[in-house]
Amino acid sequence: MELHESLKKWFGYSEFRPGQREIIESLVSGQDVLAMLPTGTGKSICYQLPALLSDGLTIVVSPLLSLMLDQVQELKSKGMKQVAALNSMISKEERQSVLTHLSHYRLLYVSPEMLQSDWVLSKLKQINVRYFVVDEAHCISHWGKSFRTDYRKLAPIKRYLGHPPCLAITATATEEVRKDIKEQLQLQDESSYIYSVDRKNIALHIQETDSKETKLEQLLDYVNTVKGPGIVYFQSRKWTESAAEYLRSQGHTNVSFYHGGMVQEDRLLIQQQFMNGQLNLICCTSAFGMGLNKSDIRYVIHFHLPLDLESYLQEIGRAGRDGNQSLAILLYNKDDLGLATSMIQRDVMRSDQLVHILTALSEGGAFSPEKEVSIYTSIGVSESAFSILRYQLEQQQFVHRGNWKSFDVETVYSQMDHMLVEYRKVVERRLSNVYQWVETSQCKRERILHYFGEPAVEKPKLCCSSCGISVSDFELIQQNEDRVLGSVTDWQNQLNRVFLKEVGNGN
DNA sequence: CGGCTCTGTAGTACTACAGAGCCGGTGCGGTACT
Repeated sequence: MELHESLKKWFGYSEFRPGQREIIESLVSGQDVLAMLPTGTGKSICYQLPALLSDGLTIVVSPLLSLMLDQVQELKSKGMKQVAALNSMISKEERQSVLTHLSHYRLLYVSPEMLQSDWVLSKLKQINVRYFVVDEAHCISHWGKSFRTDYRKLAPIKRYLGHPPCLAITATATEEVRKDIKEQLQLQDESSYIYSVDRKNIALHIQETDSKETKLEQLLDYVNTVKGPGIVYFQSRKWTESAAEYLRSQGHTNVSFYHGGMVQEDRLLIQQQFMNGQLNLICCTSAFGMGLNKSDIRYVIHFHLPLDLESYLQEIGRAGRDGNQSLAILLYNKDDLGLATSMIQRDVMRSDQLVHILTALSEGGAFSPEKEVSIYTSIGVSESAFSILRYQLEQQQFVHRGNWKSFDVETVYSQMDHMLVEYRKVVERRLSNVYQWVETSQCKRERILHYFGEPAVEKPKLCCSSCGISVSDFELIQQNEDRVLGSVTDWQNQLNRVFLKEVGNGN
């Protein structure tokens, strides 16, 4: 069978993992596909293989520059040369070269923003676009609705490129998000392959603490007793730095921090060191982890309350991809809700701010990006909050690129205010779901699966704090696994250090 | 919510401290061209 042979030839696997074959076959037959596969089950093969077997170009919309870089490097290392990424990391000359030789490529990774360029689109229009893929498709719904609205402008592009078969693929999407993805991409008669988000080898532990200090002590305690590698998520950049410093002062030398405020080189370095085992623990914000291809992460700790359950599941899903027992710990303190609430509220502007901005824009004319920025920053509106509004105004044809039509403030105000009220309700509901989940005495696994529209499942032995697990159970299992796997793990770690390469198969 | 910075004022006449107010997270591209 051709697919099998190609799988072996290009990726070195003799068997498909669950879901891969079905997804590939549907896509190759020309259907649109919506796929949800758990993290670490080889999602990228689902489009890389069809792309390599096709006679045209596959466009892959990818959320991060580093992710594109990784994937291109990985494919090139496997001998696939017809692969490129088109983004701001490459020079203007390189970009030009890629665009003038598009027909030489099988796979082109792009950001949604890059697809807004007329130049890029006109070049893509001239060639045969075989498949249109949106990787990490939940971004359409999450980031697309706030600070990256270009994620919600993909359907017209797909149409412009002649409606190539479309694959939207993600690891975590509720029914509501999946519906949104379908609408946004205007998928037609699509095949859906939805697999459970349940990860049985990750035990869910939630622990309430009474203060910031005890939380920090608790964190140290876990880091001391549970064997890593591990990730600790925080809600602020400052916290990642001070916690890393604290842990280092307590004798954990191979700890570092990671957040979006760091320069790209440092971010790549830290990630690389974590991959290679030179770092054992990363204190980070939500900037860390997407596309992280490391199979032996043993625990993920949340030091602050996550803002929604999808993000939470994404983040804990980075643990245990090797199938070994892993642990997700959420340290929670009543004060955290205040921080979380304020963070989501800052994404939504107040009515007086809305009036101010609409008034400033209502005369119409050409506004430079700098001018727009100065309008909203002068009254303390975040970029994210502004982009939500701008997107709506764009949808209603009040603005195209930087050119604004004049409009009546009062009329537009009532529409936009209504829209913002609805948006606020949505984000508040998402946070309230997190809170209810944290507080419930019911099985955490069952409840989070319910949130994702999945029925109750057979519980693993180490299920969750409601079902009665303790971290000492986890330690015991770790020790037993070490006894069995000890020599293998050491040997793998040695190899990793020598080849600076992760052993294992991620996505 | 909590932590930081800014501002104002008392008294030490330039430092000290209180209270108000603000901010916290996720990322692309950037720019003209073709």
